[in-house]
Parts: sequence; structure tokens; C-alpha cells
Amino acid sequence: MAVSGRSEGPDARARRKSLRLHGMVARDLGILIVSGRYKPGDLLDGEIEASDRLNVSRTAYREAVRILAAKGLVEVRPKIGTRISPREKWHLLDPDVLSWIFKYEPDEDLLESLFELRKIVEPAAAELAAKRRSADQVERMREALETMAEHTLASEIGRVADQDFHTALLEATANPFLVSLTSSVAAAVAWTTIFKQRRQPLQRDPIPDHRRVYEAIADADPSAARQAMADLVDMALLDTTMAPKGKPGKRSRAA
Amino acid sequence: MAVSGRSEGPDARARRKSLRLHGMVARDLGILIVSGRYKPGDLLDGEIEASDRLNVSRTAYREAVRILAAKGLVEVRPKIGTRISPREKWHLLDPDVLSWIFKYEPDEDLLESLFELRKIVEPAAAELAAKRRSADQVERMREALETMAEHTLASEIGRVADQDFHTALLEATANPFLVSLTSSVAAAVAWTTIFKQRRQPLQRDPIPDHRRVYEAIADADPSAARQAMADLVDMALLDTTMAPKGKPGKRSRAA
DNA sequence: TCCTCGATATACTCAGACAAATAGAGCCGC
DNA sequence: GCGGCTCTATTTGTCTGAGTATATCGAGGA
Repeated sequence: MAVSGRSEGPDARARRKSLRLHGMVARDLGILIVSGRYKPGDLLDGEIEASDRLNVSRTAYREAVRILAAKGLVEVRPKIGTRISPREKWHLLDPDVLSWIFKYEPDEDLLESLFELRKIVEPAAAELAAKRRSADQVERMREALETMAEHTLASEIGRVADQDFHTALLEATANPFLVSLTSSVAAAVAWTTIFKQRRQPLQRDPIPDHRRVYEAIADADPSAARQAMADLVDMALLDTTMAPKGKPGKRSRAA
Repeated sequence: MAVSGRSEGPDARARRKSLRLHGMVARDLGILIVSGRYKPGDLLDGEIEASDRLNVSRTAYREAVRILAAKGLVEVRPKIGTRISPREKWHLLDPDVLSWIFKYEPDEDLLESLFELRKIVEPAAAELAAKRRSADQVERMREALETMAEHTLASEIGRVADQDFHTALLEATANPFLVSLTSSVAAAVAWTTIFKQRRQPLQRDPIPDHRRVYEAIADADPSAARQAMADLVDMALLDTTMAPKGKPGKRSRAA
């Protein structure tokens, strides 16, 4: 099929992943929205015009819009059209929305807010895990920790082990909402960390921090687990923000 | 168009809300999934068969599936079909998913987990609000509190004022993720509370609890705000669980 | 035993037509 | 002049059927 003369056709967009066409359109539009290129209240073009401009069928465009609507980014009504929703309606903790925010436009203030949330939730999760963990979960954490120590976080194996460690910890909380919340956030943070570390490889050794968390949970010591995890999150924050060395001060927070 | 002889047509389903056809199908399927009628790993019928059985077009069915996929409930791949995702992949904090879970199948263990999350997040949010609130936000909380006191939570006006109170509080945290998370959870909890209160109207007066939260935030006293909000959440938990009076004991938590 | 490759079933994309819903203009009655 | 009603035009919603792309599964060969 001949790609018409308009900007870039579907082929040019197929470069990334194994997303289907509607998935690509949703991702592209989603990034435009969360990055502020389209602003809340803006009205998108009609389906025919919009799909035509993207060189996709109306079907594919509509499915993309459904995805965005399911994530709270847009609101679409008959006779009105597709309107960008106010930011309060966005599902900011949706994994895709998080990835669109942090994979392409790592806003510093937002990153700080995300770590503020981590600092609230993850120590509490570690505390619960210390109370409820089973012997099997402790064993899985121990194995993951060993693998992490052997290979480092520089290798794929090491990063998978790191994920296993945190997955086992979350499962130990026996709270599905904590699992869902924390794994979404952790994935988003992982991307920004990898992004930053391209310029400045990780200098600190993360193993001791993890080991202290592990030992507290293995010992069934909730308050120690809370403290150890709080330290771990603090260290992780440093890993993502210390890249621009000259700016140790905190940014002001807009109202 | 004649509705064929199969179970119920779109007309019968149009009873609820102003959802479009694809929205209704998504909701119906979503409820079937979160309620366990379809289990993780199950493979749904092919598009043609499934849409035929629901008496809708493939287009409408596909858009519904896109919505469910966007919320992590299903995974759909060419040549394979539509498969129910494992529960760890569900976006449990998505407002729609939460509503499907709690509006039709209020699982007691899950409700307890949700309040566990509230108990972690909301006191911390109140603490942040006490540190960062603006004069305007305090004023809005005061007005909402007055309206709540005048009309009770039994009236629509009172419930809206309650929402305004918590919205202003969340805005004061200046953390968009906390806003998104807490408002989703609060909405879900509100439904279950209303559901329960049909049988047993609220006996406790919620105003004093709210007033203590307000005063702590107005006084810029973070630790008092944290404590007051913790008490408020505890009270809210009692409101939802005390309906079956004879069972004060805690349920065991499955592994 | 493993790899390559082709057949096949399924979702994906497209195009065009018709239906439904509603914002907004225009009309009517007061 | 103004509030409320109807009517229309425009946009999204739904349907159909055809053709394409993709990944599994099985057959054949190294």
C-alpha cells in the first residue's frame, strides 16, 4: 500500500515494539497529552479529519481514543468530540500513563512527587511484609538477593533479581492494592533510573541496603523493616537526582 | 432491527446510565472478570463468536476489549485471542476497576486491604497538607465543613461538601499522585458505604472527626493532622464493617 | 535433537453506509 | 424582551464485509 504524502505513515511508526496500529496511535497521542502539547480543555479534530491526518482508518483511531478514555486522559461525547480531560481526571498511576510521562519527559517536580509517594507507601509495605511474610517468601527474597550480589544491577540478570526481590516483598504484604500500586511506580522509576545512568553509571552499591531490608523482614522486625526501606527509597532518590551535581537545593513547589 | 432470540439484546442493557454500547459491554465483561466468573488464563471466544453472542457488532465488541486491555484485565494477541490476565496485572486502582469490584461484589477481604492502604496513605497526606496548605485551601475546607455540619451526610448537598473538604485537603498536599490515588479510593469506598447504609443508617456523627482534621491543618500542625486523619479512617472502616453486628473478629488472611 | 519453513487460524485494519444523540439555531408563547 | 420548546445539522456511534498481518503449530530437513 502506498503511503500518501502526509508526514509519516504507519510504516515509519512501526519502529517501536510490537504494538498494533491503534496502540501506537494511543501512545503517540498519550505522550502529546501528558507532555502538555495538547492542553486540558482542548478539543481534538473530528474522527474523520484526525484519522485522515494520521493516515490510519477511523476504526484504528477510534480504538486508540477508547484506550485514552479508559485511562482518563480524554473525554469523548457525541456531537461534541474528543476533549482533553482536566489533569485531576488523569489516571496518573496507570502504568502506561506513568511510562508516557517519565519515559519521554522526565519532569523533575513530578519525579519528586513520585518519590514522596514511594516514601509513604514502601516503608509501610515493608512493615506489613515483616509481619506477614511466609518462610517461602523469605527464601525467595534470599535467593534474589544472592543473585543480585553475584551479578550486579549492570546486568540484565541482576535487574531481574532486583525485581524478584521486590515482588516477593510485595506479595508478603498480602495486600493486592499495595502490589498493584508499588509495581506500577517501581517500573516507572526503573526507566528514569536507567535513563540517567547512561550518563553516570551507578556508583553506590545497592546490596547493603537491600540486605538490611531482607534481614529485618526475615527477623520479622516490622519497625526495622520500615526504617531500612525508608533508607532504601532515600538512596534511590539520590540515584535519580544526583546526576546534575551542582544543584543540591530543593526546588520550590508550585501551588 | 430485530433482536434475535439470544438472552438479552442491547435494549435490555440500556437500562443503566448513558453509557454507549461498547461501554456497556466493557462494564459487563469487566464485572464478569473481577468477580471471578472468568478466571485468569481463561481464553474468551473469538471476536466473531463473542460479538455474535452479545448481539453487538465486532466493532463495538473490539472497542470494549480495548478498554479492558487498557485497564490490564485482558491481554489480546493475534492468533491467540483474548486471555484474562493474571490478577497481578490488573490495574486495581483504576476507578472503573474499583467500581466494578466494589459496586457489585463487595469482597470483605479486599475491602479490608483497601482500608489498609487508606490507613497508610491518607494520614501521610494530611501531614503533608498541614505543611503546605495555602490560606485559600484552609478557607475552602472551612466552608465545606460548615456546609457538612448544616446539612448532614444524608443529603446530597452534605455529601458534596464532604467531597469538597477532601478535595481541598488533597490539593493542599501539592502531590498529583496522592490526589489521583486517594480520590479513586475514596470514590470506591463511598459506594460501599452508601450500599451498606441502606440497611443501617449512619449513627455516628462524622463532623467532630472532620473538625479535628481541619483544625490541625489550619494550625499547620502536621503530626496532629496525621493522627486526626488516622482516626477518621478508623471510624470510616467501622462504618462499613459494623453492619453485620455479630462478627467483630478479624478474618484470617489467605496466603 | 534442534532448526527452518510453510500452512492456518486469529486478530488487525480498512472502507463505506446508516443510526443515534445532542448542541445550537430558530421559533413560539408569554 | 425572555424563557422554554422544537427542529435541524453535525458529530460520534454502530454495523457489515472484505482483505492484511501475525504468531502458533506441525512437517520436513540438517
